[in-house]
Amino acid sequence: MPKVVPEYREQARKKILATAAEVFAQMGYHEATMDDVASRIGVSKGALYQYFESKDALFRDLCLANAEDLERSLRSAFTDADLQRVAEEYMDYELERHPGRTLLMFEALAEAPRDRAVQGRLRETNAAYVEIIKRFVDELKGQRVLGDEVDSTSVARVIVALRHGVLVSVLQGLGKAEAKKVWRDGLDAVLRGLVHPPG
Amino acid sequence: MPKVVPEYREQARKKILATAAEVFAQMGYHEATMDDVASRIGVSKGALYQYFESKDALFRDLCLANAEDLERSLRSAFTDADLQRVAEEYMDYELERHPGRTLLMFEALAEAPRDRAVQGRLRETNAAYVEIIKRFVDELKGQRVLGDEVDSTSVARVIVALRHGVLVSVLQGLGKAEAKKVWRDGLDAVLRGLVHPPG
Amino acid sequence: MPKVVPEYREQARKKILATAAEVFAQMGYHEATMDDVASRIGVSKGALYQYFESKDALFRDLCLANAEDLERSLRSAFTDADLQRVAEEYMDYELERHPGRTLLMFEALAEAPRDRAVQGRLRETNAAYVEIIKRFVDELKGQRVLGDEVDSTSVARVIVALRHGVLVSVLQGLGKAEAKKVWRDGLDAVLRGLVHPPG
Amino acid sequence: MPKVVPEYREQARKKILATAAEVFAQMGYHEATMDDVASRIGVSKGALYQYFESKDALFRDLCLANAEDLERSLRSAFTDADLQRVAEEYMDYELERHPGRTLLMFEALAEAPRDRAVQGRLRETNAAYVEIIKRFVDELKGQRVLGDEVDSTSVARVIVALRHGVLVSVLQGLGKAEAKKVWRDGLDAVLRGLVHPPG
DNA sequence: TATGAATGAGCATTCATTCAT
DNA sequence: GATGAATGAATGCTCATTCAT
Repeated sequence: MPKVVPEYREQARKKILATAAEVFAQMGYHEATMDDVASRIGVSKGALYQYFESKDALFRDLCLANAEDLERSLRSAFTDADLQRVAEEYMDYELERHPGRTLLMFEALAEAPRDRAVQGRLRETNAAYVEIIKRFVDELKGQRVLGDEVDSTSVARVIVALRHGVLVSVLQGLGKAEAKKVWRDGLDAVLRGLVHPPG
Repeated sequence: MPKVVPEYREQARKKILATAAEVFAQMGYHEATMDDVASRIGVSKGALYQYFESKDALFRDLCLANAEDLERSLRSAFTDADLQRVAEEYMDYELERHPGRTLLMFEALAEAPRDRAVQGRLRETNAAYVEIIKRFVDELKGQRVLGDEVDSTSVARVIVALRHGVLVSVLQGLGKAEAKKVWRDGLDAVLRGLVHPPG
Repeated sequence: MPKVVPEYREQARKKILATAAEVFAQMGYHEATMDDVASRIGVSKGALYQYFESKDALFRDLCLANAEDLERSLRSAFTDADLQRVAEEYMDYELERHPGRTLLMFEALAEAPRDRAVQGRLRETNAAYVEIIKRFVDELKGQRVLGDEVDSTSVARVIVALRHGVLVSVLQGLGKAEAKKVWRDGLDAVLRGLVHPPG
Repeated sequence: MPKVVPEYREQARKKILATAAEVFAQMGYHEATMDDVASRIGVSKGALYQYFESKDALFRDLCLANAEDLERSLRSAFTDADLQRVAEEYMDYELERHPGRTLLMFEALAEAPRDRAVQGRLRETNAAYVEIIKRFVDELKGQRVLGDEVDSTSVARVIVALRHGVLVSVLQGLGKAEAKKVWRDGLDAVLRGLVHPPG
């Protein structure tokens, strides 16, 4: 890590956050030690405390960053008009490129009931997910792909739940190919049941 | 805890398992100490070790028992003919009566990638879930509620994923009422998209 | 273990002592648990406490019995007139038949400085050894094999020390054959340097 | 304990080793706790673990260091030409100045059968002892003090065994003065039986 | 700022011993 | 007498956190 630069602190923080994400995802938050994180960066344990108050704070910040990241990727994914394609690409991304991130989400989830900050952020994140999907659904409504009577928030919540559930299924051992099919089928059902309702 | 009874050991084991489930669900596996579990029962720490080799083993056995329990309640719920009603009652049960159990599931989920036994059991459990729902769907097909072309395994997987996702949503702060609606809507979509197949 | 017999207690004690000797010799006093001893006999842990006040007391009694045993075998060995032959047979016995016993002696030795009773017994035992050998040497003097000027106590002490040292050497990895040679050579030196003093 | 010095770690290790030697010798390896060692140094328990992986590792390293130490003092003692004098001074040193060391040797001896590393080192140490004495005996042969037919390895082994045995005798309660006499007599016998062979 | 030695509270685990049956 | 469940004190070890350099 170079020194003296002004934005150096921010760089260092990010480096730590990124490494901690790796380490916590691989070893688990409780199993991983501050030393594990530090030595992976090639830095002394004490250095971490110059950027984060505690292991807990590091984890919290990590969850926040992770949530923002997730939110961002969701947001950038759901911009196109073709929900099916968009959703599929999104799940590809989620499953192939960031396996550890899901795990981290569950570490956080397990911690949440005992950590207000994480809890709050989780709630916000989930709301943001729903909002993103909702906007997408609204757009589809605007394009007359979906009927006006569709409750876009409800649909969005189902889709978000489906997303969570698929990821859980993968953690429980469902193969990635099958997981993608579940995701596809689920979306399909939700949309087929909504698109051009019979009559 | 009385003594000398032959099935006493089994009783004691169950008592410990039940208490540990409470304690771990409330405090979290890592935060809870063996002392917490022991004193909640009103027993000395050492006593626990006569029934479980280690805290880890206790947790593992707990996860297994929990999984069996979950499987059992799912199985006993999905016997009636009316999936909608059945599913709703099941989710009521899941959300109202056993809040800690869900948490425990996520503790286990977070631990799973580092514990083969838990991992294996999780996989089996998930497969069992799918199987239970699948049989239900097959029955609906037999009753001509669903068409023959429906892939019951796929449908079952979607429903199971939906269940997981709803529970995750709740952990993320979604209200129970909303969660139930998500579950209802999701099932509805899956079945509406399947029932009365167009034509 | 049969019951009701009057000398039963004594039998039981002996059984425990014998088993404890085995177990302690194999596993070491500190590593071995009362359970190890009990289950080797096929008896419950609690039963041991009907015969011995504590693990420590058991060990102490064991050391005493062991010392007596050692003394007895030494005594029965050193009766013949041929010291060389007698000594050799004795070492054979010591090395071949009772390897664990030596170990036990060192467990005791290590414990001795902190246990008066063991310490006392060790001292007595050593004195007894010296006495036995001394009597033997005196006999040889009576037979004019050794000169009158020989200090039989000193000789006896050297021989006893040699015995100890040979056993230590074996524990340190010296082969049994070599150990026997050391014993033979040592005795030889002691006697050659004493028998028929030059002139 | 000062800091930042480069060889500081080595110093600290030595300090711990030295203190542990004292504590283990006084209290016994099993009785002594890591806290005992730490607080004797005036350091926290945790500090010890920065230098030694475990109590066991500490003991092992201690045995090795002790063995080296013993070897060194033996080596530096047996350099002069007068074996009798040299041996006597050596035993003085052994008995007067390092009483705990002998004890430690027996702790190790009792542990050896269950610890390969200690076992190996013990074997090596014994071999080294024999080698040192052997060289000495060879020198005496070169000086025509001993005849060529003398098997110096055998003689060395006897002397080493005698050394061990004398120390055991002391642990068993033999007075130091008597012990020295045994050592002197034993050596005397070995040499008188070898020096100037009759004829 | 970075370092890493030291801290010290915390916890899992063991096991000799007890005692109700 | 025997049993073995329960006890509870003891202890090895970990690791987040601090702080002198």
